[in-house]
Amino acid sequence: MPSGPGAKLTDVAALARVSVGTVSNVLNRPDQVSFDKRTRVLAAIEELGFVRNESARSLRSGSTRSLGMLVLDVRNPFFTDVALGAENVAEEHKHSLILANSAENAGREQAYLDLFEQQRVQGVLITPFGQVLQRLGRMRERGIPSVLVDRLASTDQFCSVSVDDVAGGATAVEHLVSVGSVRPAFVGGPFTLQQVEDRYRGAADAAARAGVPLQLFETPDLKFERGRQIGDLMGNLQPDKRPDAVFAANDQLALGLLQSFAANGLRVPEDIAIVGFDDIDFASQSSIPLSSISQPRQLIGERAAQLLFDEIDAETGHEHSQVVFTPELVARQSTLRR
Amino acid sequence: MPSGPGAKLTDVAALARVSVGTVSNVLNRPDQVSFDKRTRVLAAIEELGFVRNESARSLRSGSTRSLGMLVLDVRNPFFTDVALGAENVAEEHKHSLILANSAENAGREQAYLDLFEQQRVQGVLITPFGQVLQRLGRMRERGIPSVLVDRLASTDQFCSVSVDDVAGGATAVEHLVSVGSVRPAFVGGPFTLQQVEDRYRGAADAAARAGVPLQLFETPDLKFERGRQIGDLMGNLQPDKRPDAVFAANDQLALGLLQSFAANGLRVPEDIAIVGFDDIDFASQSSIPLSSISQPRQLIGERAAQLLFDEIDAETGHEHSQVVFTPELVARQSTLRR
DNA sequence: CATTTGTCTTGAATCGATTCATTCAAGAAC
DNA sequence: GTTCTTGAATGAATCGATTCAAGACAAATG
Repeated sequence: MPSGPGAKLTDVAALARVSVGTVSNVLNRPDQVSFDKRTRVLAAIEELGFVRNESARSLRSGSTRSLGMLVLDVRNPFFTDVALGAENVAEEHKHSLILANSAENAGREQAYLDLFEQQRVQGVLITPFGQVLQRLGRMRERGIPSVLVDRLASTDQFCSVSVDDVAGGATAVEHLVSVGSVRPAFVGGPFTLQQVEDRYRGAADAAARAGVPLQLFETPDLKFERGRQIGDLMGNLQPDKRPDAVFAANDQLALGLLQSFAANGLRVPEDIAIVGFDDIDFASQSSIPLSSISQPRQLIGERAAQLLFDEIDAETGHEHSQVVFTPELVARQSTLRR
Repeated sequence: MPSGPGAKLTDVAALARVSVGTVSNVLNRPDQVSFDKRTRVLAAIEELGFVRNESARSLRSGSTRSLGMLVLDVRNPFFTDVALGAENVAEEHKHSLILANSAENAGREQAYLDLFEQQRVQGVLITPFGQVLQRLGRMRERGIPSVLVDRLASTDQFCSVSVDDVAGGATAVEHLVSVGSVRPAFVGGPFTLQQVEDRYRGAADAAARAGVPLQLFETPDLKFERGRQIGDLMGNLQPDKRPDAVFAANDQLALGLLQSFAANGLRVPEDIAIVGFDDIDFASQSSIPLSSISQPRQLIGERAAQLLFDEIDAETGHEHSQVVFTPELVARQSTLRR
């Protein structure tokens, strides 16, 4: 029965009657070792239950096999999907992904970046919350590059993968108009969030082009509860003053609206149509399936990780690039009369 | 402008004109260092942008500051909440949590356990998927203890934190009966999942006690789509043969039922009441808020992490314990006529 | 003044795997 | 028979922070 702290590489070497170098080769370059020594070493590893010490490995070799990923909210399905995509790519490169949650808290964000630096991760995928671009720049100089996720890099100092929120906002309102809306509304906020700002701008532009007004209901955040509040507020409006369609800045808000309308006896989409943004799983799983603007979530994570590895592997002359996906409308019952 | 691979501890020592031991003390036992040397060292650290190399630290000290957590599905909000609870406790202990996703795949599960061993994590929180108990036992002998999460340890070899699914199932059916159901049904499967088995058993017992039959609709998995299928199937039954209430083995199924019923013109709860299990956020955010059996998700993660640290810190004589939470009913509109 | 006590400092040894210059063996070429 | 070439194997040096026995120094004690 094995016990105690595990065997080390020298023990394996001793048992297999080879040098430590050979054991290391079996681990890292097995094809450079003759068949019989290789089998002897593998047998010894098996017998001793040897597990290589990653700390020692990366200390000596100077490189870890891990990426750090810092998201705004692990509880948000959008980010877990993005993380999944990134993880798949990391796995292909035999790296592991350390997922951390800044929880929209600048202190935690800094703390996790500290951690990533200490762990000497090979690179960082991040949806920044606080003012971290400078710091990320310094980290790059020290050999830890990063890619911005779900954010367009405003400088050409970084790679980034994002979604064209302006186009998404326009698509949403165009769709509402095309299904007959003449009094559409936008629900969302705060406008300090770039994405809210962009989605609204796209929506406003599209409304202007279509020659319809766009009512604005600003919210302090993007949570479900706000959607319900705004919904209740709309329910109390005169039917002829009430919007006949709503574009919600994200699906959480849209679900809140939907619940409120159901409770207040407003029919969706007959009395009021709704389109959300993100197309989270629950959008399609709502009682009245929710139309939404869909982002290629896993793909975002995959591309981001690919760009990161590109920069990591580039000996020199890596060109930063900005990948911008165009989100797509998924029309469902909340905007389509059956 | 700093650049290149960062400064190391000896550089700091040289710049601050102290020994490496003193720098190490500033980092780890700052109160044992005199004021002026401490400030000199801190200034040097600042100036050089020194970041301690975690690999070297843990190689020498023999201990990492991290836990591994292996869940069945990061996309499931249940697990992210549990992880959040665990992370909070880990943070209190100045440890970081490495979150990994076995995705209900035995191969990935093993691979991540390999990784955790190589990284020499201090302990593992795991919701096992494959046959890993033996391996976990071996890992404990080598100094890496583990706690089972959302699983009752069948032996006293492990600590575990779980939920009393039998009680939960009973509560669900008792509630349905109390709101007037005389033809309740259970939807869920496969019964190879312990939790499905337990929830059904509790439900069946409660039904028997109440003197009502319990119809069974078995599903091959617990996904939304299955719920919708079963819902469509129920919708086609004669009204007098159709269940008047459903207990779904989880919320995803319940949401599927809800959508199907809405599409087929069945009123919830008037024609058919629904209660789910897990009380995920989206249960309360559905158009018709879903009654559900609620598990203290974050608390599960917290307790699990606490038990793990207890075992890690125990020099000797740690007593394994099984924590079992009793889940609670959260009654909402899907079972309560307004 | 000598001695003891306690507080800071010091720096060589150490953790365990990888690296790489060097050695070795065996077959090929001359 | 000698020299080259090639592929395998070797093992001492190394990565960077921590440890801890030993030393330095100042203050307190007798």
